[in-house]
Amino acid sequence: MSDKQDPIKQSGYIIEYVKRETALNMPSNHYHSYYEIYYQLSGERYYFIKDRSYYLKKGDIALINSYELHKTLQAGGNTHERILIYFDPSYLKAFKEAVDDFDLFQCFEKTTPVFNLGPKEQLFIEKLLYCMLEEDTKRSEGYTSCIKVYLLELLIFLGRFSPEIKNSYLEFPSSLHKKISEITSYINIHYKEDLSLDKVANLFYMNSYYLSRTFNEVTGFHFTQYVNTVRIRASEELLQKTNLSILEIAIAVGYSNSTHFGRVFKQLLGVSPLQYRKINKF
DNA sequence: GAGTATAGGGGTCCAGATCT
DNA sequence: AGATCTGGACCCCTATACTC
Repeated sequence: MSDKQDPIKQSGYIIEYVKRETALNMPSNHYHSYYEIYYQLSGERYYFIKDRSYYLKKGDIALINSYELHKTLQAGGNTHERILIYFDPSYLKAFKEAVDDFDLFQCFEKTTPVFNLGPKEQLFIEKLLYCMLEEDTKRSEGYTSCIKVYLLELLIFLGRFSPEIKNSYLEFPSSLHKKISEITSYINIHYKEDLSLDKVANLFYMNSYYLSRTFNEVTGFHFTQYVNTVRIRASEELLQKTNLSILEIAIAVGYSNSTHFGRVFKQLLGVSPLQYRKINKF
């Protein structure tokens, strides 16, 4: 997605109310450079984040760090409502420089990215979110500053609140979720090695067909899709921060040749590795 | 929960084109 | 000239429907 087409690059943020499975005006990537705040208003969803899935119900909030792998999945009934905020790390730059006694983004670094808010906190958060939605819809004079102030208040609240997280979210919905989580953790560590479905299935004493199916059910990703996404995310960093050749980077992230690496890269990000490097090199 | 069959897609290799 | 990208061909792996 080019900057001209990317609404977050243009305005610095997106806030949207979503009911059921309406099409989202959001990045299609399963990771992005933006921070994401996901608040569940009603219904239930599974949210796969980094290496495990979380069960979200009313009053739950998920905080997605930049470049964190994530995907929502259906859980139970179809109807659900949520409010989503995406914002670029530079969006609150002026505030971040002015606020010297508090790390505004600390809520994205907690042990668990999901936690439940009590009734009092839910009221507070929902009021803030609806104010932001209203400002974004009406777009009266000064609305951008207003939204920034609301977001600032939200981040400080979440930063203060998160240390009191209950560990109920560290429990797995089922033993299968636990096993798939172990497998995704393994992939996150060993993505540089040769990773086939069979090899991983054998390693975790599972039938490969069964793993293929359950992996998709739990994570929302197909096995190879997940491995490729982890690898391409790693390659982005190498393209930005090193002078390694495309072939060296392909090998470094687990591909045996640059042809296949280039294809997967373009499939996921829309540009070739070299073009990406030109645009994003630090 | 687990196994089987199979169509389709992914991965690999190579050659030629294009870019730097 | 070397690095990178693209396209084609082929083989095998993966996803999935079906079944027990």
